Amino acid sequence: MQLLNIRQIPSAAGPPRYRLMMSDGQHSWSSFLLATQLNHLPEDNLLVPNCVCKVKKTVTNTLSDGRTVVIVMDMDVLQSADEIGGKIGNPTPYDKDASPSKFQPSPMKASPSKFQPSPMKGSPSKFQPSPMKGSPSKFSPSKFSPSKFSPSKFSPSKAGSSSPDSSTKVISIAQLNPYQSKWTIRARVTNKSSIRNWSNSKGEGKLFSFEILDESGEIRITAFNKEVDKFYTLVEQGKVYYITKGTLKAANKQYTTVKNDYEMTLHAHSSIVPCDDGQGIPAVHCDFVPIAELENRDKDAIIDVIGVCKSADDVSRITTKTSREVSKRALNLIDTTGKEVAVTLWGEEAEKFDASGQPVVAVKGARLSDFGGRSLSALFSSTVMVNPDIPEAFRLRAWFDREGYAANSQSLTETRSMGSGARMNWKALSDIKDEEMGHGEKAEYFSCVATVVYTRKENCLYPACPSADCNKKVIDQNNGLYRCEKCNREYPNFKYRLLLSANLADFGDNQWVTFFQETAEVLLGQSAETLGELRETDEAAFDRVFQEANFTTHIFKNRVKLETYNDESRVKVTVMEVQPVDHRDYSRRLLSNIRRLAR
DNA sequence: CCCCCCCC
Repeated sequence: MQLLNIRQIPSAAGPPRYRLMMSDGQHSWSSFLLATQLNHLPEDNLLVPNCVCKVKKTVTNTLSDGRTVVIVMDMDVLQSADEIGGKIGNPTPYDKDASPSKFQPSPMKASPSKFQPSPMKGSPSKFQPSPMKGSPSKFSPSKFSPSKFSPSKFSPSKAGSSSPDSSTKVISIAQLNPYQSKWTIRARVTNKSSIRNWSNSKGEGKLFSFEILDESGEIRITAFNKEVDKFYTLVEQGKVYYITKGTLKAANKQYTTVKNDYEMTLHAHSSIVPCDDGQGIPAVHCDFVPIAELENRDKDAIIDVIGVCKSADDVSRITTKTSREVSKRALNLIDTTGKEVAVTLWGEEAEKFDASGQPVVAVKGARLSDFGGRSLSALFSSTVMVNPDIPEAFRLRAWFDREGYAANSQSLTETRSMGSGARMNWKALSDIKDEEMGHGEKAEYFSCVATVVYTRKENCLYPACPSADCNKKVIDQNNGLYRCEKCNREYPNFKYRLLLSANLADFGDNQWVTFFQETAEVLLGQSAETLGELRETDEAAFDRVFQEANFTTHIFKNRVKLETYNDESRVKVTVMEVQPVDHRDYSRRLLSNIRRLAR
């Protein structure tokens, strides 16, 4: 169609609304309204009179006075106004009463009253195709038989304040839009949140949200305050409901992974009615990734996983970076690949989880983390299902009870309690030379158990730039100021940083290594700041710190790399982590060495 | 009208 005219209509609130006069070359008609998500078209001067458009999606509303408005939901501008240069043909104003045949190709659509069948009346015509589309709805009566909306199963008396006359056609989730309010959808609850309270400058309140699914798509629904009281217990995960009179608004994609441009808010007149017959409404679909396969997936991937909960941590409380307290609990899931992975649950989900009986646990939409190698975290958008009623769960149960329970499985997730043993690259210090470690292009990492035999306390502290992320050594200007060459600034103060050389020894060799700030603080058991103070005020105490660190034994995780300065190469070993030795780490390391010697 | 996805 060709756009003949466009004007902004007065609107009290919200974004501007544009009314369009369109022409098909024979007729013109001015009761088109642009959906607000297309406002960029006129605002970018793309939709200007004379341009030719492909109208791709519309909805038709009949106003209370009987007038018809067509809302343009999606359109492309095919040819610009400049390209066209003028009005095409000589269209006359369209009068729908004068030429009914034009827009009513099918006898099905003969009378407007038939377009608004009520489910209570058992009318077969559930889905009203848009007249502008001129094509039948993809929802054929055969697919959605009237019996599924039988009066006995959908009682108007339950539908809030709505009278049978205002009852609405059952449409699919994909057809929901902010421009039509008389509809009913029938969908399954796939994810229900707990009740959450909020308090901010705009006020406070409570809310919960849930996601629903039908064969056409999904949408998120939120209930606030009174609607929480009204609907929270009614809405159950996995069940099918008729829902009417929610308010549609554009979804903020920033906050949701639900695939819908809109989201729904419930209000005083909304109704949610259980539907006993969920036939034809899909259940939650999961694409389970075998646990062993998680090793090959990218960090932050959102995946579905299922496994037997072989063990679970006790629930614990942690404090987040933003000082919020939250409960967490990690589960260890195992599947038939023989691999395990840790999955962390949060909040109420962590508190209420019952690991007794080693249930099958499925998590839809967990996020893959690289913590401890590979681990998973449940998100607010995740669905955790305990002993779900699905074939995968039955298979896993049978496998675990028959043989899986005894499997000598390995976890993809290293934890503190296992001493990070599974994927440690244990070495003896002599291996550094024997295996020419770090001679390749990339640095190598290894772990060892070793004893500190010497620490070079001289020059272990240096005055560093006091600005937050700059650790550059400052130059004493001898006038009370310290100059940082990196920041190109002078400061009245500095902070102490540690750069400690030490010699480590084990049963076969010794090795000079470097500890930077954090690892040196762990080794010495003192902060750089304290050490700086001690050195200035109490040299004996300063010396004692080093004496106490001497001849202590730890697990050291190290980085090794061959470095070359002016034709001279030497292997540089940097300590990345200092950990206490426990007997399991020690045995593991011994075993690793024994196996290696046996080869 | 919320919008938090965290911790080791």
